[in-house]
Amino acid sequence: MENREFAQMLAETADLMEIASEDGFRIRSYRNGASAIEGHPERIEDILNDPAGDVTRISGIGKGLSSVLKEILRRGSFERRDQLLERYPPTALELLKIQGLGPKSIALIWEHFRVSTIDGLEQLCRDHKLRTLPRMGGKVEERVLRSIAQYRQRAGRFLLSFAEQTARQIMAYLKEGEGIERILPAGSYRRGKETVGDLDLLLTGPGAPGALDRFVKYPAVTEVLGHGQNKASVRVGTEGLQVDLRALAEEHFGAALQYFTGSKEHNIQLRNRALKMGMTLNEYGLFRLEGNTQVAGATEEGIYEALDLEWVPPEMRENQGEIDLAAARSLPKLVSPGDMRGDLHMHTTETDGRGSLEEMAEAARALGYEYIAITDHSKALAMANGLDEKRVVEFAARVREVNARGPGLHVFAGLECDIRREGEMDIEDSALAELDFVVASVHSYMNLEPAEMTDRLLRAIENRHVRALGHLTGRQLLHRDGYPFDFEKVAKAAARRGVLLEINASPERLDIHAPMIRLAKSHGARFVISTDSHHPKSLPNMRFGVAMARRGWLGPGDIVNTLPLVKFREEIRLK
DNA sequence: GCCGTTTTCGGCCCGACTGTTTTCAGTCG
Repeated sequence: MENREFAQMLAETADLMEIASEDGFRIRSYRNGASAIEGHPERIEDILNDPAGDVTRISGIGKGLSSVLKEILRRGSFERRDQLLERYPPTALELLKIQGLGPKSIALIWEHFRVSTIDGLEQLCRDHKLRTLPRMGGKVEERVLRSIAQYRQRAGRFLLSFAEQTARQIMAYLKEGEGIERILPAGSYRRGKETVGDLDLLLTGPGAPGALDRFVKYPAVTEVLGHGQNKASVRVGTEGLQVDLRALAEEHFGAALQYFTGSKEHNIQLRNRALKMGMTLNEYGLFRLEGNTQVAGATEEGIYEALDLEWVPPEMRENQGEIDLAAARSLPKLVSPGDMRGDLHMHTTETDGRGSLEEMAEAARALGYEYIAITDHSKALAMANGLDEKRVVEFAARVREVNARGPGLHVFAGLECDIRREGEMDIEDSALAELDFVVASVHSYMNLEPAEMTDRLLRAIENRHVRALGHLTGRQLLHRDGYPFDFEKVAKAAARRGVLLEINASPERLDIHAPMIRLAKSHGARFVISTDSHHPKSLPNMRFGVAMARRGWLGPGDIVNTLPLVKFREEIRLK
């Protein structure tokens, strides 16, 4: 059993406890325990099976949760969870994902109407029955209906990071089999899309038939959707991500990789081009129309070459003009993870991070970075224990002390400063002036009129201490859309003022996204890719931000934190 | 339920908004 599964069971139970109005602190302990387990480097199962092991050594796991974990390992559930599931159906958990509907309302709806499904809830709203409950009215019904519509749009999609984790685990499992030569992911995951609908894996080698048999027996498989000679399809985990595995002959591998990587629109253009050149392209290869002889197919590069194109990086294959550039041999050289030399947005235990200043610096050093900026929250984020002016200055001094001790990389003193409702900074200029790197971000009042939000952001850019705009649209993938505003206007102003646009690499955000990046670049904007890490383990999330930058066609020259330290300082005018 | 101690129990991030009320519960971040 994987740590993620233990963690999920605790988190789910916490949700049920919330619906049951249990003690809030106990609920929080379950949630803390879940996140401690998820972030723990060793396997919980191994610790539990080791006679000398002791899970209570993990901070956040005490006696109670320790015995809960043992029970989960033994029989796949535990008593409190079973009891709660007798009271509330598991579908009630899904209702928590409806924005604006919380545990109290869910319990109330269940007790009055015995409704615990999204469809049932929708019907209650349409029949105007929700308003018969205390503190519910017409506006609540409307809002719930809107939230349901949004939720349905997102259902069945998964975060890029989740797809990656699943892909890596399954590929590692399959590689243990005999006679596997190559196994690669294709599809929207390979294109680095921020969310994916399903996962496509391609495999070649003499052991391919056996690999398909092995695949459908993968322990996390919950449903086998199909299992033939060349392809098997399964659902994995409680989340139900669909994974397709295709076994291919070596001579078709490149063609299949190209075909299944997509995008569909990119492939249509490619096939048209092939036809014009007297060839046809399909998942088996590129063939001459006359005589049906194979021109290419073993490698992707061979296919693009035979079509007189440069090989197009998967992240660019969205039919946004990349084929013309490839024909002109003028594709941009994209940034890659190895180009990154620093990370300029992260949190520590000083506010809501889970790693100390020193731990974050050490983790960044271990990644080979030359510099980082510590950017904890400002006071408007009271729940995150945000810094006021006094603490900003004191903490900056501490950061500089740590830096002076030579931690193996340069540590800049920064701040993620909240942008207040009217666009003013949450911290006085005199305190901001003490800092090296101020990221300005919106965390509140996200429902302003677009024009108001635009003005707010424009005003933030005017502050001379602001170096970057953090997670600019405020979106949270699969959770909520970004707030509307005039992005082009803001990007232009940022370019003019030399304020960097952050590409937030947190897998839940990936903000800003490709179309915005390209638009901003066309106006001369420059960028920084940062992880917004709240834990040392999150620093490697940089790769997701890099994927987003690649989808936005950025090269290392567009991104300031690819610069060596000396150049970086010059670039952002730091001493 | 966890933690840390004052070593056996008290503290645990909390302010703001919304829609419903007529003083506040529920939700969010």
